[in-house]
Amino acid sequence: MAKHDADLSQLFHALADPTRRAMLTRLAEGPAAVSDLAGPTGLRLPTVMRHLAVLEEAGLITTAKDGRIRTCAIEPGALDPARTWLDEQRALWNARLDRLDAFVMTVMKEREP
Amino acid sequence: MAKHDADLSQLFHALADPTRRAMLTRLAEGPAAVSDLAGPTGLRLPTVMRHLAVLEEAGLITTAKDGRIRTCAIEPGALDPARTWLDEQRALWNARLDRLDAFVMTVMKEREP
DNA sequence: TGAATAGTTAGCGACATGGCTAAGCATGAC
DNA sequence: GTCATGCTTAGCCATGTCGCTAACTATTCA
Repeated sequence: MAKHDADLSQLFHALADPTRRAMLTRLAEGPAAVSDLAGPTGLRLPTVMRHLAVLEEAGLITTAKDGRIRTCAIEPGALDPARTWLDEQRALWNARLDRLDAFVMTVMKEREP
Repeated sequence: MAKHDADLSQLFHALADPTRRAMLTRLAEGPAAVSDLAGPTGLRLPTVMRHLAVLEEAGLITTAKDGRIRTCAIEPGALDPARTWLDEQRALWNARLDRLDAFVMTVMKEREP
């Protein structure tokens, strides 16, 4: 657990804010300019910019400036590390529960006459 | 997006810390006392207690005190909401990419002689 | 009873986060 | 050129987070 770990922290932290999650959902429909993203939130532009910076540093979006308009787009696959971690945990947790089940079964068999 | 949303934020925030993730991984092996969890981290007990409180408030673990020992255990299924959200996003993102694909195909067909 | 063990509570300090305003570029329209 | 538009930068404030120490409570062991 090294850089991998820091990346995961950054990723989960970026997802831990409703405003940022809403922005991602909006961007799922397609690329959008900064102002378009700001609109629905009711937040001021500088605040929105910070959220976008967090998303970009976490690798969740990419942005590019064309003229005076910055367009933001989702980065497909950026969620994968989070998904993978969750899957691994679920596997570990289930493995333990399965072992518990097996143990209970064994004990029950031993108690048979 | 209502209470559901706050829960998700709490969940992702709880996961956004390497120490807390390590604790969860440790707990996947089986229940453990507070001191057992503190050991590997090198952190002081009060600090560990705060992390445990965050995990418990997020619904990721349950704790119970027996005598002077508090035992912590994983709460199976607590990760599901996070997983579900990630799956939904992936579906949305892919749906858009599919539509893009379809559009490109259409354009290419039109350009045929 | 007295001492070691396991948590707990209270409170401090450094730093991060999330919001804002005000002012400063660029770029595109006229 | 001039001006509106769209973003950017700088900086302020309140609050939250993460670490710590010190002092306290409650069990258990001898």
